[in-house]
Amino acid sequence: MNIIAEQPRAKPRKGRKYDQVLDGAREVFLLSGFEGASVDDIARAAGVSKATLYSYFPDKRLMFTAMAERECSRQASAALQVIDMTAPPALVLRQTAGRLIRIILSDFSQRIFRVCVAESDRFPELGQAFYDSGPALGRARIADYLRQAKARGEVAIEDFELAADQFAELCKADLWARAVFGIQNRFSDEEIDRVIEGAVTTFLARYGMRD
Amino acid sequence: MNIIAEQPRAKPRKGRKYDQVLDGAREVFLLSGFEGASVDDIARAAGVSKATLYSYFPDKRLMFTAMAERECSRQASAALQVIDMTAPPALVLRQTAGRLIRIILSDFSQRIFRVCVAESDRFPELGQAFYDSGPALGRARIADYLRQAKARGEVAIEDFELAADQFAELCKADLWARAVFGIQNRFSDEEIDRVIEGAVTTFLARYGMRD
DNA sequence: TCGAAACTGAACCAATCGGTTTAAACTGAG
DNA sequence: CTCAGTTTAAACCGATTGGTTCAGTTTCGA
Repeated sequence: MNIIAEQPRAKPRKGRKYDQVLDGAREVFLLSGFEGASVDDIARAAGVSKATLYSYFPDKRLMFTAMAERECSRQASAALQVIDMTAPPALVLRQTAGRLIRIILSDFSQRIFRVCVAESDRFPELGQAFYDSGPALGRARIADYLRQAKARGEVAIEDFELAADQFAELCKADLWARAVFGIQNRFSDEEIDRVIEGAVTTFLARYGMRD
Repeated sequence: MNIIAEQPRAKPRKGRKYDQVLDGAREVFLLSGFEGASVDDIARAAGVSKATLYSYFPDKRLMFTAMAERECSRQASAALQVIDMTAPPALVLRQTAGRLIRIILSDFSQRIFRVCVAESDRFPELGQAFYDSGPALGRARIADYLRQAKARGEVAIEDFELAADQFAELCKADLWARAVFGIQNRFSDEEIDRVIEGAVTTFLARYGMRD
């Protein structure tokens, strides 16, 4: 019906249910882990027959890695949050801390983290993929900003990577542990603000220029 | 043969192979997780028949929780490292950082952490047990020291729990992530010292008294 | 409207799972 | 030695696993 030529659709590979399958795989794998997930469950969750599943993926392992890769790259784009490279550190850090905490406390991040950690020796590439798309990427962004801030004389830093890692770690303080061990899953603004303020203040106490 | 009365031996419960069984359970569970571990594997690893296994534990789940509890309490005693409560912060922090890093980078801690995280929603008590025996216990110890240091006027801290958490987090910077995702498992003294010095310097920049 | 490709549901397979049973062998105190 | 309690190996159970097959239905571009 469309006069304009159909765009070739980036890699439908075989059929039209590819994403549907991966969605089902994500749901079950993130809930039960690799061994705990049964292929029948995945087919049911995907709303697809088992034969269709196996027409897309030769076996369960490849189903898992495909799903993990997709979720890691999604996480990567979520981590690519905009940083105003020209704003002063106190502002940028506070803002970045808030976003970072919101991410690491999210149900999604928790689940994919658990699976990646649990299966990282069954799937050696998996840990690397998560690391690259999450912590490493975030560190690079923060370090970039810190470099520019130093050029403006706003901070005094020698080891930018270490500083960026330290800031990210400061943002986790207790919150992350409580979440990942299932002790707490809702956090009040007060709890979060306490950690944010603590992280920013400590970080600037070390690296900030007294103005 | 012993004239002195036999001490009643704390809870041999049934037989003499209790520890042997738990050792086998640990080996397999920590390697493969709960679902990934087969009872036959555990029996083989324990050097014990499957019937014996089931004479100690009514099912696989209880076998797992018993093993997890034992390992958590072992971890707890490992965390109970001696802190010289009278020494100055720069010294104590450096020393504590070194020990803490050595612990969190150890193969044992990595494995039990993975299992606890992975199975913490299948076994809700598990996450709490790990948290209590590890992070929470360590924080309490550090906070205790910081309180005494403040009494001596060596540090300026209001929120001791937050400060302790921050210090512990600073010690992880990157090292821990690289280890837990299987990217790196041997760390040079230089890598570790860089993080230790960074943690101590940043922490004291915020909380230390200029003397 | 036609036909190939995609999809379905269910039956089916061998293997493995957690767990039980049994009859025989081992252990150690009295 | 005796005897009760432990331990053993192996056979066994029903359920579930990852994976295959196939005859039939749906989908959709030409």
